[in-house]
Amino acid sequence: MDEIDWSILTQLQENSRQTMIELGKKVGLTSPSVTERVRRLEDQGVIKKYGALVAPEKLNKRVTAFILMEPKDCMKYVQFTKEQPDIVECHRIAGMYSYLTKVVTESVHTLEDHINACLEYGKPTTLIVLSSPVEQKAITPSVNE
Amino acid sequence: MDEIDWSILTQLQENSRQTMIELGKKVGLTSPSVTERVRRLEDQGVIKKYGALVAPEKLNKRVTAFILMEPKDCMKYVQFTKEQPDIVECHRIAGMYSYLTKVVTESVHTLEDHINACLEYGKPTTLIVLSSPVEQKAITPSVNE
DNA sequence: GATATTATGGATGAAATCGACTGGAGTATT
DNA sequence: AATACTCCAGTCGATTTCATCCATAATATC
Repeated sequence: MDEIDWSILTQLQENSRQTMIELGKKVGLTSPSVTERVRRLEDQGVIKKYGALVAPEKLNKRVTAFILMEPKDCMKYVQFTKEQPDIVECHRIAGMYSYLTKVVTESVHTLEDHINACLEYGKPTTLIVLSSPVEQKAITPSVNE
Repeated sequence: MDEIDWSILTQLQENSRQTMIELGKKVGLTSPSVTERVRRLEDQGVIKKYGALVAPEKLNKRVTAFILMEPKDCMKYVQFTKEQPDIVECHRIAGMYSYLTKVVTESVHTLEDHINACLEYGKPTTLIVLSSPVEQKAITPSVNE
């Protein structure tokens, strides 16, 4: 992991669909060299996957919410989150509550359905997202490296 | 937006670095047709960007946390979240608190520094992430479409 | 049935990939 | 300390694969 690798990572977080030639120009290498470095970053698991970021509101998903949960049975709740298509993230947390779950759904109606479904597993506290001033910032190197 | 577009979206959320030929085989179209559909999805803003998902723990970022904030001055706090490199998401929320912010940082020490920095803007409540059973599920069509 | 939209096929240009080669850093040998 | 050896990362050039463009065909719409 040198600063060229960081430069590659930053670039790919911003745009994963760019040619190795473009990427090479930005980081000062030829395309085979960049390809080799990217391959190593993938093998090391530094790059986990390449994905497309979509706009939920253009796909009839107009409500995003975070749900804080205190489930009675953690295993069953985790299973539930994996099966629910509207749940896009689920984090086990320390502090107040045990889980923080992100839901992207059609409307407040479907959100209510979702919350009702949650009630079987515990006590949900719902935080509806109004806007997202910071959506997906790239991970950058810490100052000392 | 027909089911072929949805199929394309699902595929690209899973892997944005695949050739239009591969994608075409999966959705039953030739590569120029797929390219045209992808171009339209991009133009419509359905696809916002293509990114690489990285593993923070392999980049010396071993602590992830969500911070619930009740800032005194919202504008100043939003500005702060945009400038802080460790903040990767920030959502304005309804319900308890006004903001939910995601932080990816080196250690509990740097998290503490971050929390101290937050104190200038309001009262932070920190939820440290222990694990993420669901990391980044793809957005899929609602049942009625 | 006319028209607009979307898909296909083939040709062209660009990018990815592979192998051979080069240069430099580090290490061992004398 | 100088020389030679090894290893690693990069470059270059050739080949294969892919993206793009355009003309044409198929499909859907009214």
